[in-house]
Amino acid sequence: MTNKLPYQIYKKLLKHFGPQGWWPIGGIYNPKKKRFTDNEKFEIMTGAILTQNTAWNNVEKALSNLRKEKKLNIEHISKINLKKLQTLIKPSGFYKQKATRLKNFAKTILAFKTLNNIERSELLSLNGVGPETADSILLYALEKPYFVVDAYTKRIINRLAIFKSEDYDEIQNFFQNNLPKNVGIYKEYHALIVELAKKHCKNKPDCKKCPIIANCADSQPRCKPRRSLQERRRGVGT
DNA sequence: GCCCAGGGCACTG
DNA sequence: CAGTGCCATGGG
Repeated sequence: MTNKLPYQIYKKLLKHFGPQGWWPIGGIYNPKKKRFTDNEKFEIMTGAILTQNTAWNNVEKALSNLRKEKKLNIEHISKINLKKLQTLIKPSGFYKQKATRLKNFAKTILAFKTLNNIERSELLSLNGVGPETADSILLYALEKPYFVVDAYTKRIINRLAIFKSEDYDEIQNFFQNNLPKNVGIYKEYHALIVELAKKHCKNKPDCKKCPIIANCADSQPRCKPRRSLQERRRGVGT
Protein backbone atom coordinates (compact mmCIF):
# COMPACT_ATOMS: atom_id res chain seq x y z
CA MET A 1 0.00 0.00 0.00
CA THR A 2 2.40 2.65 -1.19
CA ASN A 3 -0.25 5.01 -2.49
CA LYS A 4 -2.70 6.03 0.23
CA LEU A 5 -5.10 7.86 -2.09
CA PRO A 6 -7.36 4.91 -3.02
CA TYR A 7 -8.08 4.07 0.62
CA GLN A 8 -8.54 7.71 1.59
CA ILE A 9 -11.06 8.18 -1.20
CA TYR A 10 -12.82 4.98 -0.16
CA LYS A 11 -13.27 6.28 3.37
CA LYS A 12 -14.58 9.61 2.13
CA LEU A 13 -17.11 7.93 -0.16
CA LEU A 14 -18.25 5.54 2.56
CA LYS A 15 -18.76 8.39 4.98
CA HIS A 16 -20.62 10.47 2.40
CA PHE A 17 -22.89 7.85 0.82
CA GLY A 18 -22.99 5.21 3.57
CA PRO A 19 -22.75 1.43 3.01
CA GLN A 20 -24.32 0.37 -0.29
CA GLY A 21 -24.74 -3.28 0.68
CA TRP A 22 -24.13 -4.77 -2.75
CA TRP A 23 -25.08 -7.21 -4.26
CA PRO A 24 -28.89 -7.12 -4.12
CA ILE A 25 -30.53 -10.55 -3.83
CA GLY A 26 -34.21 -10.92 -4.55
CA GLY A 27 -34.21 -7.18 -5.15
CA ILE A 28 -33.07 -6.62 -1.55
CA TYR A 29 -29.77 -5.12 -0.41
CA ASN A 30 -28.53 -7.10 2.59
CA PRO A 31 -24.93 -6.32 3.55
CA LYS A 32 -25.07 -8.53 6.64
CA LYS A 33 -25.89 -11.78 4.88
CA LYS A 34 -23.47 -14.44 6.12
CA ARG A 35 -23.32 -17.18 3.49
CA PHE A 36 -24.95 -17.54 0.10
CA THR A 37 -26.81 -20.61 -1.07
CA ASP A 38 -25.98 -21.94 -4.54
CA ASN A 39 -29.21 -20.42 -5.81
CA GLU A 40 -28.23 -17.04 -4.41
CA LYS A 41 -24.79 -17.30 -5.96
CA PHE A 42 -26.34 -18.16 -9.29
CA GLU A 43 -28.72 -15.23 -9.03
CA ILE A 44 -25.74 -12.91 -8.55
CA MET A 45 -23.93 -14.49 -11.50
CA THR A 46 -27.02 -14.15 -13.67
CA GLY A 47 -27.39 -10.51 -12.68
CA ALA A 48 -23.72 -9.91 -13.50
CA ILE A 49 -24.28 -11.20 -17.03
CA LEU A 50 -27.60 -9.47 -17.59
CA THR A 51 -26.41 -6.07 -16.35
CA GLN A 52 -23.72 -5.74 -19.02
CA ASN A 53 -24.13 -2.22 -20.41
CA THR A 54 -27.66 -2.23 -18.99
CA ALA A 55 -29.47 -0.33 -16.24
CA TRP A 56 -30.08 -2.48 -13.15
CA ASN A 57 -33.77 -1.62 -13.19
CA ASN A 58 -34.11 -3.51 -16.47
CA VAL A 59 -32.15 -6.45 -15.10
CA GLU A 60 -34.47 -6.61 -12.09
CA LYS A 61 -37.44 -7.01 -14.45
CA ALA A 62 -35.74 -9.94 -16.14
CA LEU A 63 -34.79 -11.55 -12.81
CA SER A 64 -38.35 -11.06 -11.62
CA ASN A 65 -39.65 -12.90 -14.70
CA LEU A 66 -37.25 -15.78 -14.05
CA ARG A 67 -38.26 -15.90 -10.39
CA LYS A 68 -41.96 -15.97 -11.18
CA GLU A 69 -41.41 -19.02 -13.40
CA LYS A 70 -39.11 -20.67 -10.84
CA LYS A 71 -36.33 -20.71 -13.40
CA LEU A 72 -33.69 -18.80 -11.45
CA ASN A 73 -31.40 -21.75 -10.74
CA ILE A 74 -28.60 -23.51 -12.57
CA GLU A 75 -30.47 -26.70 -13.42
CA HIS A 76 -33.43 -24.97 -15.05
CA ILE A 77 -31.45 -22.39 -16.99
CA SER A 78 -29.03 -25.04 -18.28
CA LYS A 79 -31.85 -26.88 -20.02
CA ILE A 80 -34.42 -24.15 -20.64
CA ASN A 81 -35.86 -23.61 -24.10
CA LEU A 82 -33.81 -20.83 -25.68
CA LYS A 83 -36.80 -18.90 -27.04
CA LYS A 84 -38.44 -19.14 -23.64
CA LEU A 85 -35.33 -17.72 -21.99
CA GLN A 86 -35.17 -14.91 -24.52
CA THR A 87 -38.73 -13.92 -23.70
CA LEU A 88 -38.15 -13.96 -19.95
CA ILE A 89 -35.01 -11.83 -20.02
CA LYS A 90 -36.15 -9.50 -22.80
CA PRO A 91 -36.41 -6.40 -20.56
CA SER A 92 -32.66 -6.56 -19.85
CA GLY A 93 -31.77 -5.79 -23.46
CA PHE A 94 -29.41 -7.59 -25.88
CA TYR A 95 -31.70 -10.45 -24.98
CA LYS A 96 -30.83 -12.85 -27.80
CA GLN A 97 -27.10 -12.97 -27.15
CA LYS A 98 -27.60 -12.80 -23.41
CA ALA A 99 -29.97 -15.77 -23.50
CA THR A 100 -27.48 -17.87 -25.44
CA ARG A 101 -24.62 -16.83 -23.19
CA LEU A 102 -26.54 -17.33 -19.94
CA LYS A 103 -27.73 -20.79 -20.89
CA ASN A 104 -24.23 -21.80 -21.96
CA PHE A 105 -22.87 -20.35 -18.72
CA ALA A 106 -25.31 -22.40 -16.65
CA LYS A 107 -24.49 -25.56 -18.60
CA THR A 108 -20.80 -25.06 -17.92
CA ILE A 109 -20.95 -24.35 -14.20
CA LEU A 110 -23.38 -27.22 -13.70
CA ALA A 111 -20.33 -29.47 -14.07
CA PHE A 112 -18.65 -27.96 -11.01
CA LYS A 113 -19.11 -29.82 -7.74
CA THR A 114 -18.82 -26.62 -5.76
CA LEU A 115 -19.19 -23.23 -7.36
CA ASN A 116 -16.39 -21.87 -5.16
CA ASN A 117 -13.76 -23.73 -7.19
CA ILE A 118 -14.42 -21.78 -10.37
CA GLU A 119 -11.32 -19.87 -11.41
CA ARG A 120 -11.05 -16.52 -13.15
CA SER A 121 -9.46 -18.05 -16.25
CA GLU A 122 -12.34 -20.49 -16.54
CA LEU A 123 -14.89 -17.68 -16.34
CA LEU A 124 -12.98 -15.64 -18.94
CA SER A 125 -12.95 -18.57 -21.33
CA LEU A 126 -16.75 -18.47 -21.54
CA ASN A 127 -18.37 -16.54 -24.36
CA GLY A 128 -19.90 -13.35 -23.04
CA VAL A 129 -17.84 -13.25 -19.86
CA GLY A 130 -15.20 -10.54 -19.93
CA PRO A 131 -13.00 -9.22 -17.12
CA GLU A 132 -15.64 -7.11 -15.40
CA THR A 133 -18.29 -9.83 -15.39
CA ALA A 134 -15.76 -12.42 -14.24
CA ASP A 135 -14.56 -10.23 -11.39
CA SER A 136 -18.13 -9.30 -10.38
CA ILE A 137 -18.90 -13.01 -10.13
CA LEU A 138 -15.71 -13.75 -8.21
CA LEU A 139 -16.14 -10.85 -5.81
CA TYR A 140 -19.89 -10.69 -5.19
CA ALA A 141 -20.99 -14.31 -5.64
CA LEU A 142 -17.89 -16.24 -4.62
CA GLU A 143 -16.52 -13.56 -2.28
CA LYS A 144 -12.95 -13.65 -3.53
CA PRO A 145 -10.74 -10.55 -3.50
CA TYR A 146 -10.93 -9.33 -7.10
CA PHE A 147 -11.45 -5.60 -7.55
CA VAL A 148 -14.11 -4.86 -10.15
CA VAL A 149 -13.25 -2.25 -12.77
CA ASP A 150 -16.08 -0.85 -14.85
CA ALA A 151 -16.54 2.11 -17.18
CA TYR A 152 -17.25 4.33 -14.15
CA THR A 153 -14.02 3.29 -12.46
CA LYS A 154 -12.05 4.13 -15.58
CA ARG A 155 -13.79 7.46 -15.93
CA ILE A 156 -13.16 8.45 -12.33
CA ILE A 157 -9.54 7.33 -12.30
CA ASN A 158 -8.87 9.39 -15.40
CA ARG A 159 -10.78 12.44 -14.19
CA LEU A 160 -9.00 12.40 -10.87
CA ALA A 161 -5.87 12.18 -12.99
CA ILE A 162 -4.41 9.63 -10.59
CA PHE A 163 -3.07 8.24 -13.82
CA LYS A 164 -4.29 8.09 -17.38
CA SER A 165 -5.23 4.61 -18.50
CA GLU A 166 -8.05 2.62 -19.99
CA ASP A 167 -6.34 -0.69 -19.32
CA TYR A 168 -8.42 -3.03 -17.15
CA ASP A 169 -5.58 -4.95 -15.54
CA GLU A 170 -3.54 -1.84 -14.87
CA ILE A 171 -6.41 -0.11 -13.07
CA GLN A 172 -7.36 -3.27 -11.17
CA ASN A 173 -3.76 -3.72 -10.02
CA PHE A 174 -3.61 -0.12 -8.88
CA PHE A 175 -6.56 -0.63 -6.51
CA GLN A 176 -5.51 -4.09 -5.36
CA ASN A 177 -1.95 -2.96 -4.65
CA ASN A 178 -3.06 0.06 -2.65
CA LEU A 179 -5.97 -1.24 -0.57
CA PRO A 180 -6.25 -3.73 2.28
CA LYS A 181 -6.91 -7.11 0.67
CA ASN A 182 -10.43 -7.35 1.99
CA VAL A 183 -13.51 -8.65 0.18
CA GLY A 184 -15.84 -6.38 2.15
CA ILE A 185 -13.87 -3.30 1.14
CA TYR A 186 -13.66 -4.36 -2.50
CA LYS A 187 -17.41 -4.97 -2.61
CA GLU A 188 -18.29 -1.70 -0.98
CA TYR A 189 -15.77 0.36 -2.91
CA HIS A 190 -17.05 -0.69 -6.32
CA ALA A 191 -20.63 0.04 -5.26
CA LEU A 192 -19.58 3.45 -3.96
CA ILE A 193 -17.83 4.23 -7.24
CA VAL A 194 -21.04 3.44 -9.10
CA GLU A 195 -22.95 5.72 -6.75
CA LEU A 196 -20.45 8.53 -7.19
CA ALA A 197 -20.60 8.19 -10.97
CA LYS A 198 -24.40 8.25 -11.01
CA LYS A 199 -24.76 11.19 -8.65
CA HIS A 200 -21.81 13.39 -9.61
CA CYS A 201 -19.13 11.98 -11.90
CA LYS A 202 -21.59 11.59 -14.75
CA ASN A 203 -20.90 11.80 -18.45
CA LYS A 204 -21.57 15.49 -18.03
CA PRO A 205 -19.98 15.96 -14.61
CA ASP A 206 -21.87 17.65 -11.79
CA CYS A 207 -19.07 18.59 -9.44
CA LYS A 208 -20.81 21.03 -7.09
CA LYS A 209 -21.51 18.58 -4.27
CA CYS A 210 -18.97 15.92 -5.19
CA PRO A 211 -17.54 14.41 -1.98
CA ILE A 212 -14.05 13.98 -3.45
CA ILE A 213 -13.72 17.17 -5.45
CA ALA A 214 -10.66 18.03 -3.33
CA ASN A 215 -8.89 15.01 -4.86
CA CYS A 216 -9.90 15.81 -8.42
CA ALA A 217 -7.42 17.33 -10.83
CA ASP A 218 -10.08 17.61 -13.50
CA SER A 219 -12.60 19.67 -11.51
CA GLN A 220 -11.76 23.35 -11.00
CA PRO A 221 -11.71 25.18 -13.27
CA ARG A 222 -11.86 22.61 -16.04
CA CYS A 223 -14.95 20.72 -14.87
CA LYS A 224 -16.98 21.29 -17.96
CA PRO A 225 -19.36 19.03 -19.82
CA ARG A 226 -17.75 16.74 -22.31
CA ARG A 227 -19.29 15.81 -25.57
CA SER A 228 -21.31 12.62 -25.31
CA LEU A 229 -20.51 9.61 -27.44
CA GLN A 230 -23.49 10.39 -29.62
CA GLU A 231 -22.37 14.00 -30.05
CA ARG A 232 -18.91 12.89 -31.07
CA ARG A 233 -20.40 10.46 -33.58
CA ARG A 234 -22.38 13.28 -35.13
CA GLY A 235 -19.34 15.51 -35.14
CA VAL A 236 -20.84 18.16 -32.86
CA GLY A 237 -18.24 20.66 -31.73
CA THR A 238 -15.57 19.53 -34.13
C1' DG B 1 -36.98 12.96 -30.04
C1' DC B 2 -32.15 12.27 -27.65
C1' DC B 3 -29.19 10.38 -23.99
C1' DC B 4 -27.79 6.87 -21.19
C1' DA B 5 -27.17 2.38 -18.80
C1' DG B 6 -23.01 -1.80 -13.24
C1' DG B 7 -19.75 -4.92 -21.38
C1' DG B 8 -18.19 -8.09 -24.64
C1' DC B 9 -17.10 -9.60 -29.11
C1' DA B 10 -15.97 -9.52 -34.03
C1' DC B 11 -13.86 -7.16 -37.43
C1' DT B 12 -10.74 -3.74 -39.50
C1' DG B 13 -6.48 -1.10 -40.61
C1' DC C 1 -2.73 -2.94 -30.65
C1' DA C 2 -6.39 0.99 -31.20
C1' DG C 3 -10.62 2.03 -33.29
C1' DT C 4 -15.34 0.94 -34.60
C1' DG C 5 -19.95 -1.34 -35.15
C1' DC C 6 -23.13 -4.19 -33.15
C1' DC C 7 -26.22 -6.06 -29.72
C1' DA C 8 -31.80 -3.83 -27.53
C1' DT C 9 -34.74 -2.57 -23.75
C1' DG C 10 -36.62 1.02 -20.74
C1' DG C 11 -36.29 5.27 -17.86
C1' DG C 12 -35.19 10.22 -17.67
